[in-house]
Amino acid sequence: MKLGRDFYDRDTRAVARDLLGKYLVRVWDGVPLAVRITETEAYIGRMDKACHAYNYRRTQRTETLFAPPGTAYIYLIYGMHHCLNFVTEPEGEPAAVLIRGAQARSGNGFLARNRFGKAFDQLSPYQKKNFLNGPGKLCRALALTRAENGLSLLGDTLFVCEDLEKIGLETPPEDRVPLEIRSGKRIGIDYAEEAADFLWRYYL
DNA sequence: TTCAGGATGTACT
DNA sequence: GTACATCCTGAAC
Repeated sequence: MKLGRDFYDRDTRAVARDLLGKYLVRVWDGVPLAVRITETEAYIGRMDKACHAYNYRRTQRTETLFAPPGTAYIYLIYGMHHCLNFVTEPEGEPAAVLIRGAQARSGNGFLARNRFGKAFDQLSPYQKKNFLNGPGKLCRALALTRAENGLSLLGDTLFVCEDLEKIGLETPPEDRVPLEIRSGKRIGIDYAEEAADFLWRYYL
């Protein structure tokens, strides 16, 4: 059950919350890489100084934020890392959910290769613990760059689904327990004045 | 486990 | 020219 346009065409904070526990699937080199989303943040241009498209600011970079809901917005940050977002709300409303963290569920070998250049079994405990707990790390592991900016999440190469059966896998029992959703201030946006205090970060 | 410092390129003023 | 929705390393504890 791939999430459709309607899922993304809602209030951004609701989408951010509802993405927790769901599976992000990236078909890379013919192989499905699947991760369970554990941390998200909402960004809403019409009212949020932390959003790249605050006050409907429209530039070459923010153009993707004005795309239809269910579009991937990927940008380069700090000169060397990429961040993956899902565009939300009706087309023309610049808003998105940043995917900040996840847990590996399938394709561990490829994820580890992309991220550290070695096999998953060769990773140190420290590397495993900090495998996908950051937006840049996630993009690195999933091989997502600006080349994928603007990609539709309704297609077959990058999408979100509720269970792993969709890609021929079993959903682990530990993923079936009720979600404990928390919220807090968003990370790394101290410059955003009053918006820095919005509790728009959601995590398990 | 925590912390400081550096890497790196682009978007925007 | 400045800031940035980050990550890694190495040193200190």
